[in-house]
Amino acid sequence: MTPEQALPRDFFDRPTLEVTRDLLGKVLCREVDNQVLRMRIREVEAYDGPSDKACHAHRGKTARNEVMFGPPGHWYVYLCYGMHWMLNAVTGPVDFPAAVLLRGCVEVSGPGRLTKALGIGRGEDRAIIGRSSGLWVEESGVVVPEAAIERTPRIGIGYAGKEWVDKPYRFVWNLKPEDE
DNA sequence: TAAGTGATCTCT
DNA sequence: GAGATCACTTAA
Repeated sequence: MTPEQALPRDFFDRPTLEVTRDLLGKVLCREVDNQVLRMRIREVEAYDGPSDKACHAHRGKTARNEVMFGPPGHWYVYLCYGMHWMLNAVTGPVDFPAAVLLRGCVEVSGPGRLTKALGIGRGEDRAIIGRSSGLWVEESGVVVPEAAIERTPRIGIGYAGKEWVDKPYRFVWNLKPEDE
């Protein structure tokens, strides 16, 4: 047996940028009908707190983003553009709204396609990140070297102020061809 | 490059 | 209740 182990809540109970960076190379796991799908996380974005104008929570708590204000280690899933589900992992302490958007994996790129491939939707919103919800993250044993991590501004948030649009909160794991 | 799509938020 | 907006994808 490989050391497959679901990441504990403590993993998400840290500064958002640390969690974001550390999620690269981890394994996103989805269990449906006794089948477990595993995909290596390749692209993530941080949405860090009420002052981050790109974060849904920067205008305060609403019915939709409420889960981000709760404890870490939960999923925040919402529908965007009427057809795409976005998958986020809630980080940080209670009352500090922050999350990491999972934008892509080695096997699937694009946040909307990722959730479609894994059959994620409304049912996973607010669920616990763990085997009990059928959607969790595992340690992979792979260490992503700093040199392989590219940091860029986030995608699709042009409405946020310039200060936030420019923040390099997007992390991409640049795979070598032999890793594919 | 533009349209599709519908929940959600911010006004009336 | 109405209108604008949106952390995207796909087909041209």
